[in-house]
Amino acid sequence: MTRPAKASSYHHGDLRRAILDAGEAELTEGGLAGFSLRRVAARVGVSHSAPAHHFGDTAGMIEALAERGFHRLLACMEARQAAGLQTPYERLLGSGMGYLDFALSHPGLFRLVFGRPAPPAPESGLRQAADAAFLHLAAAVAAVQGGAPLAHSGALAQVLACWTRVHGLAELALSGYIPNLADDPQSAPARAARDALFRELFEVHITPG
Amino acid sequence: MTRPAKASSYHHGDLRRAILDAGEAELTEGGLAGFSLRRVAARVGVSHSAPAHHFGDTAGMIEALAERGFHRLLACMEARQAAGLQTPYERLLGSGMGYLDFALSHPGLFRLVFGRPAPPAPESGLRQAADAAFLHLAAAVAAVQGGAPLAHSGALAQVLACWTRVHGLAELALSGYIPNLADDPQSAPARAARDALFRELFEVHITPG
DNA sequence: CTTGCAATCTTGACGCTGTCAAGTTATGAT
DNA sequence: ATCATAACTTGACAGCGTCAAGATTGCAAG
Repeated sequence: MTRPAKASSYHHGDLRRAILDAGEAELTEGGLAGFSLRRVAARVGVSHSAPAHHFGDTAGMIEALAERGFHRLLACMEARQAAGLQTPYERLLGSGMGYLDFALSHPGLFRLVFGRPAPPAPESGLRQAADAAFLHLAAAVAAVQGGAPLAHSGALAQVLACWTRVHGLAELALSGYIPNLADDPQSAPARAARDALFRELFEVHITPG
Repeated sequence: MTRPAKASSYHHGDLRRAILDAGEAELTEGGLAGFSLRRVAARVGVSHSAPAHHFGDTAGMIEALAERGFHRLLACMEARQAAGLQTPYERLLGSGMGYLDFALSHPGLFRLVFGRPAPPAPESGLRQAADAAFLHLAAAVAAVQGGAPLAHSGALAQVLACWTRVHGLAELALSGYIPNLADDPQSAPARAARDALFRELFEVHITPG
């Protein structure tokens, strides 16, 4: 049980969380390329090796940030799914729009989360966070089909189809390949345009003839 | 007119190309995260600042590698499209499979290419290489629909739908989120499994009811 | 042939980075 | 009150990108 917010010079009290907050801010400002443990430490106002003390090394801190990222992703999907209309299909689309919200409003964190190998350790917090996000999507797809999540073999393909579509759109939008989709991502009209394009691309069926 | 392959210690002769080759190899082995100009130089056997002399700085070298990447991507798509069956739809699927071939067999280069902002300068070689790859895809989609590339407004949506689907699958496969799709990507059975999954995900239509 | 110029590549230095070992300070249980 | 332990700092080291300056070579003009 760590006491929060002690004010003494030593024993910050909630330094781990403060460092993660600073790391997320650094990620937002400079992206993963220019990420530096020392700048994170300087932003919090602690010594240059305080981050390594809490996370082991750079990889450890990146992993902790990735776990946060999965939680934020899930929160974005749930928020938009709840705000969606009442049909399961509209709720599935809402989850996809939440996925896009997360990607466009936290580009650095999104790239950090998905630019690294999928978490393998079954009991790790990172893995659990990733699984929770995946299961959210699987449940949304299953609801459209009126069954339990991943009931039959074809169900996995349906989930993967949804996931790859929204993920591909998110990645290409982040890099600027989809015109006017990465500008001012928080604004209401930008979000509306994003939603409309996602719905259109999600439903398009390329006919073999 | 640069003379190729002079053997003197100074004036390597084709050092720019040699450095790019080494950079691509470093990318394959260590990914973009651990990329280092000094290791590239050491691999070629030249001084530590020779790369910067040719490319200005790290960003310049990354950009040159990205241009190479777009060319390789286009080559992969063309190779598989040509090997496809004769219907336009099968040729479109072939391009997508070539896209996946490139991503899975050059993970570092693929991530480098699409993990950076889309090239804005219209006359740059990088931009031209990117446009060529995009136009290849647009033409393949147009062929399915029996028209000229990007003839009507809905055509762009169709191209984006294809692009986001194959790109999302590539990204998620690279990170290991799609089971058994990133292992031994060069082997024939792996490629067959990849092709089958891509075809399935590409064609799946999520029904709103 | 040789002279001078420009391109090519090297050398050395600077500050910034991650990591590690050792030291300092506060916490909480005994 | 004491003391083990956790939290954090300090100092050092090698590797990194970048820049200025120097060394070497090819090439064209005279």
